[in-house]
Amino acid sequence: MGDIQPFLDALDRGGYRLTGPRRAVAGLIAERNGHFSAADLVTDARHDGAEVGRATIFRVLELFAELRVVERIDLPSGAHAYVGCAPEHHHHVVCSRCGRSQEVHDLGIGAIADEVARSTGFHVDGHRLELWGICPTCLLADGSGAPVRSSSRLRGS
Amino acid sequence: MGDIQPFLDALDRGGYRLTGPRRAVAGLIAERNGHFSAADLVTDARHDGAEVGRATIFRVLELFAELRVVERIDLPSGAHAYVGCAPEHHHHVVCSRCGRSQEVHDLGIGAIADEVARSTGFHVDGHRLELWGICPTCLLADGSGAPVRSSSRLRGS
DNA sequence: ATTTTTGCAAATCATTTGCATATAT
DNA sequence: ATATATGCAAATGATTTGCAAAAAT
Repeated sequence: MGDIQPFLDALDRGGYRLTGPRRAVAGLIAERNGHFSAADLVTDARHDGAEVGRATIFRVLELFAELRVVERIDLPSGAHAYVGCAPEHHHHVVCSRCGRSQEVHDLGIGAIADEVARSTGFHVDGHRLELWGICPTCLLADGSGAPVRSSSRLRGS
Repeated sequence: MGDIQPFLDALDRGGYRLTGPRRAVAGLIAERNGHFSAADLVTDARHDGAEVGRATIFRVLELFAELRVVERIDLPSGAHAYVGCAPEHHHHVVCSRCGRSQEVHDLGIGAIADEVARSTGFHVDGHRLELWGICPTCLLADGSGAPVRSSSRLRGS
């Protein structure tokens, strides 16, 4: 469903070779519309009959993260996961029920970072905001047993 | 140097038993003034001759996290780490050089979360802001290597 | 032709679990 | 006394690595 092009462009832009396995992983990511773990992709690949080894999946994921077309996030449970995304700086809201995620662009976090820098004396050079909740679709579907990927105790406000 | 009391209070408040190993782990955490990994504590314990098994350290850490006197954070490298802290909701700025961390209280993030909720339709029920940078001490010490006690691996970037 | 990538299997870490024993209430 | 907590060692899981073979430029 998603487009593979952004991934290919990123590889090209970074001067990396456009290989079969990389196309395959890009495809697997594009097929998903929520977060996923490296293990998920390994399973998907095996299922789709794609010829991609586990190690390669980890390597491609790392590469894509470096190219910013994939972001490594953390679920409320503390587990690691990834989401495909546009390469500009941004953050995500991820649904605790179905895993769907959506990008959210800077809404004043930069100002907060500045404020923190001023009040603590730190030279703040990076930040990450993770937001969790229930997506519109799940809110509608409500009680019905919608697919859940990982739910655990939620942290935060 | 840190105080053990807050940890003991938390245990009491939660109705958990005040055991030797728990005191020991609280002590190890209090001795640190930056983030640490579970493995760090295992090492510290062995070094200090404290009688605490690895499994227990993980269990106590999980318990403290649940009691909110410890927070599980993620380093820029993606590695998991913990920091001891006050039980109210807050966030941390962590120094990429020495690992020292400082709490920062809500500076308008709640408003941002509301804004995100309104614009995406998500029912936002949790968030976490992680800020990374260089702490005042390291800024002064600058290039010279005079950091605090180093925590496991602090892979750069 | 050369350099980069892959796959595999083995190696590393991190974290968890079962279960008998020890301990705090 | 009794429910909880601990230790150990083995079991899981996740991620990484060495290296020869395969593919992209």
